[in-house]
Amino acid sequence: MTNIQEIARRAGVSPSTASRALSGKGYVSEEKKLRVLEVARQFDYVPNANAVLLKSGTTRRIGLVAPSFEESVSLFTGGFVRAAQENGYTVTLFMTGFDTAKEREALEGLRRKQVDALVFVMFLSGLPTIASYAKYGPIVSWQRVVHEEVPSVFMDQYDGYMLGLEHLHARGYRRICNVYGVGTRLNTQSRIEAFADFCRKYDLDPQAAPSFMERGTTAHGEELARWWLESGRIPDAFATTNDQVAAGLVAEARRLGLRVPEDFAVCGFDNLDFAHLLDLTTIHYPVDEQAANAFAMIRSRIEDIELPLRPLNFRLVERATT
Amino acid sequence: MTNIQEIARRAGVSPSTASRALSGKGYVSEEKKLRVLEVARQFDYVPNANAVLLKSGTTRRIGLVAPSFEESVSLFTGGFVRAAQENGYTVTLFMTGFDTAKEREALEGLRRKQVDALVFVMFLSGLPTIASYAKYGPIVSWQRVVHEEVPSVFMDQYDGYMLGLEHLHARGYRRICNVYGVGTRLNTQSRIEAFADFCRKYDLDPQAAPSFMERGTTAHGEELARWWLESGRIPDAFATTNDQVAAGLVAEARRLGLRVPEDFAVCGFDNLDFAHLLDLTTIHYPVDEQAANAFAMIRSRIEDIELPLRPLNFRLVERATT
DNA sequence: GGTTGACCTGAAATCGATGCCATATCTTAA
DNA sequence: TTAAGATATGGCATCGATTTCAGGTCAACC
Repeated sequence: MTNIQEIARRAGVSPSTASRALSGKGYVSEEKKLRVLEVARQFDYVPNANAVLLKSGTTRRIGLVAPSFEESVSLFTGGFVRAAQENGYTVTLFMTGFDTAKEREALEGLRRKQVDALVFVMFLSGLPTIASYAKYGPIVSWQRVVHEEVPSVFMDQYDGYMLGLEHLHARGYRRICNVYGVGTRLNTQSRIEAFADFCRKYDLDPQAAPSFMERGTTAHGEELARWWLESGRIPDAFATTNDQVAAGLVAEARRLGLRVPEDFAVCGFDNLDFAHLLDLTTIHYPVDEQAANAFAMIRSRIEDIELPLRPLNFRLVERATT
Repeated sequence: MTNIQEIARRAGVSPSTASRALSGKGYVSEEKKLRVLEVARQFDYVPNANAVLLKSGTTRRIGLVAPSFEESVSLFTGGFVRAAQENGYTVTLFMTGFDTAKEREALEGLRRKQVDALVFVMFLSGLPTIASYAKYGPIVSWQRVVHEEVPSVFMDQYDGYMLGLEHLHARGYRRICNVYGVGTRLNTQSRIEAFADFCRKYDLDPQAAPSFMERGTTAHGEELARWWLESGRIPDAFATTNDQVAAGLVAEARRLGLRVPEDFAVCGFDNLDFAHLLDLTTIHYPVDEQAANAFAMIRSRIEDIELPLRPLNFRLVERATT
């Protein structure tokens, strides 16, 4: 309740002087400065954030939009929040739950200056819709997209996926089953390309084993293990879109009495915590650092400064499933 | 940039009338109302959130404070954000990373009205410190504490833990090793009590196997598996503080060639996603619903209304490790 | 015909902090 | 002695929306 006018009154100065004393900007005599500071301390004064924000026209707050906050998104969130806090920003969450209307609310939040910028872990509306809000503030996407106004902090999954394929090849596997993610994603396209190049390089038949495209869930992984048994045990290895699928695959295989990697090998993607628990060979995806890059990208646009992005690489994590 | 005065000017009315037209409160002639609405639409007007907030003195924003956002915290976060959004609130994250200074920043945020209320997943400072900020807005804790000003949405872990113990007993295990969490937590105290009562009930020796108190990590679980081998294989079952420990224990045991549950049984706690992957018997902890309750508690304090809390129960999830 | 109350409108105050501008004093240099 | 510059201070407008208040019209009712 104590505002700056009250502090000023009690210190016997004008609000302007009190403001200067408190902020340390402009001329104030040492004597009055001390008096104001003392009164402020005594009355436990803190400036009202909303008033400062209204005046400054900025919020130092960034909205993070995601369908949910589990698995790799929670890693991203953690990395992003850390980077933001280190630079005096706060992060507000918008959870869409795969609902376009909720996504729209986040965009409207940008428009009404609830937040200075938005970072999309993933979006559901069309890119044009998202981009049309870019005039209200910076928008950055994690999901890989190509658009002038909506930069993305993607890492080309080509390299990462190739790491896994090369590793499987080196281990002697030749009939690789690709478990891609959703087909419309650019990430998926990159992986398909990687596999094509891989087959060319080693002169392999791309059709030696079938491929799948589905949202990468544990349940799908489990299904794949059963499919392998029932459909003639054709693939000798699986390269998967993420660790969830790989984990489901490995777990169900073990339940069915199959042996990994003797019956078939599995290479995951992301290197989430549970990959270690299952001894899953996987590709480490530096989500944390990527989130920091996403923040740097946003900050450089808000503050109009150049900020370096950390170059990131995928890394093969060899464990027991290959 | 278009503000309400501009809309008013363009519609040929006063700002007051424009405000009334837009908010739908107070008297406005149908004709002017339509004119204002049309101009607003045409100029893509949205009210500036900060100005509204400054005027209303409230933010409809709640701060969520946690050391990190992984594992069960991400479940809590998701549940909390969902509940908040459904009621027109937004959630701002404060990540402490186990640093008291960061925690202080969150508390100061409450004081300067950056947020209307705070939810602590866990806190590091002393309870008196936390409570001293309660005068600036509602504070709710997930971690169980007993304090007039800082209510918590705890669930008595006594019941949950007992579920696990009873289950182990029914399966014939008699030398149970308790892997508690941090000893100072009330949750831990509840579990110790549960175990004492359990031993009394079945006339068991509480010292039949040793107990541990440590931060429940996967690494600690792995260590326990090795300890079991090296120290005489005394316990025939482990009841653990959370799924991380249990998972580490099971995974390392399997790596060491031990058989679970033949060599020893393991019962986890929380029922996180990966518990299913490892076929871990565990106690389901309804984190999601609890987060919703936490929100209801905060909301009832902010809006000064009575809101019912959903009664929640633990549930045994039998899988393959017992 | 006068009173009551519903309806309508705009001026101005308000929320709390900030910063420009005018004014004033004092020091230093030409 | 005067001009220029540094130092200090308060008044007032400003950010953008809301809300109170006062003033007004008009119809209905006794």
